[in-house]
Amino acid sequence: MSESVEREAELLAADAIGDVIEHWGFRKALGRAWTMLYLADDALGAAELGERLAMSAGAVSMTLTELQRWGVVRRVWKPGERREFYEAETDFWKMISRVVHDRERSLVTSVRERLEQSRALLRKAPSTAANRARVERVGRLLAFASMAESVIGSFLASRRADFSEFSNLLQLSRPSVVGALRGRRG
Amino acid sequence: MSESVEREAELLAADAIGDVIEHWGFRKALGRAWTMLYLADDALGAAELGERLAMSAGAVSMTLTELQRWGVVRRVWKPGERREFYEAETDFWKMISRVVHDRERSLVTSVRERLEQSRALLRKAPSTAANRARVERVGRLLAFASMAESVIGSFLASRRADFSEFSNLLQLSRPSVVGALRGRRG
DNA sequence: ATGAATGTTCAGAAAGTTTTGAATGTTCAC
DNA sequence: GTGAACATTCAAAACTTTCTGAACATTCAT
Repeated sequence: MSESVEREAELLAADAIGDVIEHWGFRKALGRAWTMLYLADDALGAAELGERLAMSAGAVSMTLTELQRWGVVRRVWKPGERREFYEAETDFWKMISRVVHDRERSLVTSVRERLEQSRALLRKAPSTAANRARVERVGRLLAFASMAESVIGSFLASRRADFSEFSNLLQLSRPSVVGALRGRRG
Repeated sequence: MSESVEREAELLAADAIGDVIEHWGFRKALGRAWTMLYLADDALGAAELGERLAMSAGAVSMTLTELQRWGVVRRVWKPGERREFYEAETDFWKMISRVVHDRERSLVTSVRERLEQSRALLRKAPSTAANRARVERVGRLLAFASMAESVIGSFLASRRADFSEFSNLLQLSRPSVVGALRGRRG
């Protein structure tokens, strides 16, 4: 068991990143597998990855498929080797931007649409004081969704994982929007 | 059923925000309840909230307790009324900063600690090329966690929900850290 | 073609999460 | 003190997600 210190350290890191990934709404297995590949000496085969993470062959297969779908793990062919090997994408920006693009953006958009529907409904309702207040509050939620959308869009446009360019992009959140978000009960 | 347009619009918004909240790892019911209170004409009693959201009394009670624990819903007493009423916190910044503080920060810290443990283990292992590479990669994960910690800390220090001050705080992510994050396979 | 090595799929098992509703607790008017 | 009006708790049910493992598919060397 001379390799066991390496394995133990890798597992420790893999589980930590697994928790982060789970916290962000993905399966813990995705984070564990990515990290194990990231820390591996070289690209690993599915069986070896499964052994290191104590996952069944089925789980490994599904996990690798999903990681490839997210573009954060690549399949590599080794000359002379029959089986396939997998290696982790190591460019954090590539990974984060891709996930943000696919996941956050579409949700924010769908939410905005539903809030707009809600507001339209309220605008057709009798214009009581209560309903005018409702329209305004749905409007604040909408302003927040719009801001989130624009922050995400600008973040993606900034093409960096280090966040240092957030300054520029936040120019895009116009004062009107920004103001609306500070509201207290009307 | 003259109120039903209002109820329908509220439910539409509540479900949309419920999805956002679920996406961020909370129970959908929390988002639905907060939104329903936010859009309500006035503070609501538990029974009324349960009726509007079609939730059982038990679920309403647990949900309101949790929302209060997060500090995003307040209990209010109405003079002359026996039961308790609940109203939504309307200051988005207050809500977001509180949640970020309690939730994200502690996770990032615990993850950083585990990664440090992993690195310490690897440093004690035989100094092969593979192990030196492992130490370096765990180091990159750590740099990322540190940056996330500092971004979150600065975000909280900025005391605004509109993100416009992100510029200043990102000075805190020193170039060394920023550089390490752009790495490709070593 | 055959079979050994490997990857993939999917039905069912296991695990985890959320909700329900009946029992219990609390408060207040009388 | 009693009972009506609520709120809270918690065990069990319902639901959801994830994992397992056996069956199936594919690939390649011979």
